Amino acid sequence: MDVAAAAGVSRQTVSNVLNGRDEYYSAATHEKVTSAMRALGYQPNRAAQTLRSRRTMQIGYHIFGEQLDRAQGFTLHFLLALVKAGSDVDHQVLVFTHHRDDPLGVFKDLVARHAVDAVILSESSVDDERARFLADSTIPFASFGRLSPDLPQHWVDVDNVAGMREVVDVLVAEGHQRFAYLGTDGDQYWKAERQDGFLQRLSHHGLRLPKASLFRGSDQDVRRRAHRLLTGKNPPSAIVTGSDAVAAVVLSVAQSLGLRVGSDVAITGFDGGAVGLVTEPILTSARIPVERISRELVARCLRQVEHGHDDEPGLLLPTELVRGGSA
Amino acid sequence: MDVAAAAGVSRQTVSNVLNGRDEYYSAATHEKVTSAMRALGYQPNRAAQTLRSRRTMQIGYHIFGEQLDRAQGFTLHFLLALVKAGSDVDHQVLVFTHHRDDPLGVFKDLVARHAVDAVILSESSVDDERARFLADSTIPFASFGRLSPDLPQHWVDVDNVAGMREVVDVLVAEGHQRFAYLGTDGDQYWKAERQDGFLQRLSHHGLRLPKASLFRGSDQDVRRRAHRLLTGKNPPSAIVTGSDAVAAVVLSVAQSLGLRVGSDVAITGFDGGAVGLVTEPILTSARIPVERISRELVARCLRQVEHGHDDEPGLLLPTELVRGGSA
DNA sequence: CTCGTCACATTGAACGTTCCATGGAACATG
DNA sequence: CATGTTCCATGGAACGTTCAATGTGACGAG
Repeated sequence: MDVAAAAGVSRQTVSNVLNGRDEYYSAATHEKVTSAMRALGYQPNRAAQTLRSRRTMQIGYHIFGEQLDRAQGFTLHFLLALVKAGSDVDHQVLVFTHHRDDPLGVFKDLVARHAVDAVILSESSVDDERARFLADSTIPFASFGRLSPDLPQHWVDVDNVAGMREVVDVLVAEGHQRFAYLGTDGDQYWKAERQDGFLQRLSHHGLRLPKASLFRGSDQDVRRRAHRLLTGKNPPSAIVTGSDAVAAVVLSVAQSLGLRVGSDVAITGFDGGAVGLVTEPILTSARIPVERISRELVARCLRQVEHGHDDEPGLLLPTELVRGGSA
Repeated sequence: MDVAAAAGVSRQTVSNVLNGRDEYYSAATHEKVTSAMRALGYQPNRAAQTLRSRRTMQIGYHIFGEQLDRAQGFTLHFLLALVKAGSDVDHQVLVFTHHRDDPLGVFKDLVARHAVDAVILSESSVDDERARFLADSTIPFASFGRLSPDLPQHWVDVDNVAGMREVVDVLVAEGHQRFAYLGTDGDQYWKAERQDGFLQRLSHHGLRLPKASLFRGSDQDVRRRAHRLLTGKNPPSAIVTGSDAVAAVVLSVAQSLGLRVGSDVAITGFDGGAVGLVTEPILTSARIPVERISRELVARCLRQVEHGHDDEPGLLLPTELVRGGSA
């Protein structure tokens, strides 16, 4: 360490300054050391720090390699937030996928080799295989998505029901009476929750939903259904959807029919990824607070790393209503 | 190293086996060591390896934090390929973004601190600020996207013109005569290339394009234009687009009008990300070979790391025509 | 028998940091 | 004046691997 020499102090003092152990050095020494660091453009060597302190300052983020769906836009949106949240606490994000033959091995490897301090999961199912494995291995982790009660509650999620409640309330306040709900198929719990949240709130307002006005399916099926609904007699005045991607599809259908979205018909999304921001009008949507979620996930990981455990319960965060021009 | 003890050999011998320096050990020793490693579940410590060998076995991937466009789907598609390409050569991918105040500092930091061996860029402009900086800093890097001739030619890209040629040829072979081209606005060179490639090939076939049938704009403007074209008199029988995302928009418009895509009208995309695979019918598209590109990018980085330089010229790869049902 | 060579294996040092125990000066306490 | 206490600073050791140099036994050649 030539910084030590340049500042005329010992290695250890430099280390102390670097790690902010301020009870161990005077203000004068601090100044000497920092200015020497600046002058030499000194950057501590990560590998050496990691080797000695057993902290990599890196967090792993697992992505599935098979995803072929529309959710990709949102996944990148989330990843970006994660990278920023990590960098705020001086951590970096290592992205990894599993191997076909040994889906879980990578996780153990990564930590055994001291490549990451903790792992973050997303697109988790309630009874997540990865989470179960990590919990058994005592590898620190946190999940974007609820976990079964018999698993450690290292998760953060959005309150889909509350989000839908807010969406419906806004639409009802604007005078809408005839609703429809469209979403993508699949048995993920959050898809069901969004639909259920919608239905619950609708009946709370004493409104009823025609059978044909509730549908989940592929993009194309949704498109067809939207077309049928909007061209049928007594069309819905508000179409609530389960995600921004679906809303974008519906929006396109409505506009193709010459409807002015926002006045002729209201359309709402859910998630607030990039998709809804490039439409015209911008989508009204229940935005998933990815920044906050990322921060909380990282915090959960770091607490486990530092204390060996984390007793914080799972965290359900509210969505933020984005009022675009589509409703 | 207790593996050494278990196998009854020295540290160095274990290290030699690990690094495959087979001229330094016998087959019998190899067997003893590997079985001891298996028995103990030994994983070499990355930090220690990095510290000593000065190789992190990690590659940085820079993403812009501001991207709000449709390209997100493709970006994740590419990232995934990159992660896999890296893992094939035992490297991991570290994702990072820049800070607002010092956009370039991160790059130097990352390497100075020995967090990554090299950096991969994407969404590069020809005269890329980041590439210029990295070239000056002698930090190994490679770019997905062409670089100016006065920069080191560490890039891989797709041949947009050739890709469009193939698309047009297929459509012409199927008997299409009335074409239209739709794309997104923006001054990226590849957007211009795809359009130009289309026009060139069209005139090669002696076909002409009505003025209104060539348009680039926002998603909504594209939607409107597609609608106008398809409902006008003498509508195009084939709509070529500059990306799968645009094609998806056009497809939706066509289907809303009750047209059967593939028979009534042909629609083609460009890039082959996930978007085109979830449509119905699947998009016919010039697929960008992300796997190959990733592999080449990683290879370019590793050559620079190992030899200190890489004289391989830039590489222009052909697209792969995916024949979906949309044309 | 001596020497050189080859194939394999070992040992000491080093990578750059932090942990741990200790040192010394200044200052208060009994 | 001896003793403790506080504040700041130091030096030796260690983290787990690879580098560089050296050792050893077998075998063949002179």
